[in-house]
Amino acid sequence: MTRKEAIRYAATVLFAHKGFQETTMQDICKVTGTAEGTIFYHFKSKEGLLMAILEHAKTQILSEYEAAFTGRDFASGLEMMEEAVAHYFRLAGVMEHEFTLLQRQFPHQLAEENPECRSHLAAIYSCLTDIFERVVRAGQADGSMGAFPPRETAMILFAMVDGLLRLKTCNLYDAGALYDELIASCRRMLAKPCDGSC
Amino acid sequence: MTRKEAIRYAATVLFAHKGFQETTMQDICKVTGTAEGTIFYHFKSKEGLLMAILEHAKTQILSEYEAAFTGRDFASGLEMMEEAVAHYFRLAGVMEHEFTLLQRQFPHQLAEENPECRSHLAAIYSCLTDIFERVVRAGQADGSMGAFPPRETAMILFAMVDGLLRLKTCNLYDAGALYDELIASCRRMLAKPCDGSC
DNA sequence: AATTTGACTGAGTGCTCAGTCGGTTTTTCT
DNA sequence: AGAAAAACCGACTGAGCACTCAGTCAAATT
Repeated sequence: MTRKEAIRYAATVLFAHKGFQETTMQDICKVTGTAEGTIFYHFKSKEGLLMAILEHAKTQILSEYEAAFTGRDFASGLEMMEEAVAHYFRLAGVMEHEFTLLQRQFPHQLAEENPECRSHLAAIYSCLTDIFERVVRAGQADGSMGAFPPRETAMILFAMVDGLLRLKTCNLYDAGALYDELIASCRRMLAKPCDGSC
Repeated sequence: MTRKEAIRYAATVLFAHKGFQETTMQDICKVTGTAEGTIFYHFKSKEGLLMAILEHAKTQILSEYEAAFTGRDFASGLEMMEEAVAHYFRLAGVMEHEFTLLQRQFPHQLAEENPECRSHLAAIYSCLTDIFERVVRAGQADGSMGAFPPRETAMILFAMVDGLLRLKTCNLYDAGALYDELIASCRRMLAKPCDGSC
């Protein structure tokens, strides 16, 4: 790991857990054992450092999803849904700090005035939500899911999974403990309703 | 509205939308038209001001839920669920700034070291989640809902509604546009599954 | 009328922090 | 080996910040 990568990684962890404003450049120095000047040699400013983090997260998330969903086929839309949720949880574990950072408001706030930031976030979120939309469309195509509006249903799915992870971030509940129940809930929510004969 | 209330209100709006660290005492002065000393006359510190905001939010949320759910009875658990979700959305509209503030991490972070803060947040969140748990238990009692674990199901419901509101906070999607679809999804998720004859 | 009290003021204080800069070390190239 | 380039260092700077304090003013009390 190069010095630059070490700095970016340390900043990711600190920004995610302490916040952007709340983290000082000296904090990052202490963790990485570098001098302050070194950080500014590699990144043009504190905000530039955050941009590098977001860009890296974007690249990683997009390629992870690429790897997990291209060229694969699933027994049914419901199976694909299960895989999409599982993959979300898996990613949130592997890229723990990046996901925690994305759950904070400061990136979204910065996005309002910084087009580069806006573009990174948009790429990440459309990747995450598009998968759920594809899931719903696939389920409807193979008849395993009811005829619900795909985009809206996808957003609700996304809100569910993301909301659950937020419970963990805020120390309100252990998201992992709800995983099985979440999958079961999603299945009931999405499955084609029976035809009324019962 | 007294001077003190005006300061608390202005701080609520600013903390919610700019963040705690990101808001300066001078920002609050500008909005309220007071001198800096005045704020410290009414509140012992910036953190004390945040505590006052949380205490006020707690009181308001608890009494709103009290008013909405005590002494009422519902046609079925599913109806009660609908009312619980509707009430959550209604509250999030009426107390917009307080809810936005609660969606930020700084209160949860402060809660880790400040017992007063922890107690306010715990009161607010148990109020919000307990309602959903009561909903599930009521639905199971009257036979309108399946035999799902009440606490876990309540947490998933909560994550859904809260996650949806977060989409709005982060400018990702208009939560209101998903309201009808959310209710329908929750009904499918919670309704007793048919007996297999179809 | 005199005194006390509570609300309010804003210049001042000491500290923290992002970012700079002149200089040193390490690496790479010839 | 010597020169050039890249990486690194850390004391310094100037701006911004939470909080203080000595004092003003108006209403309430005696």
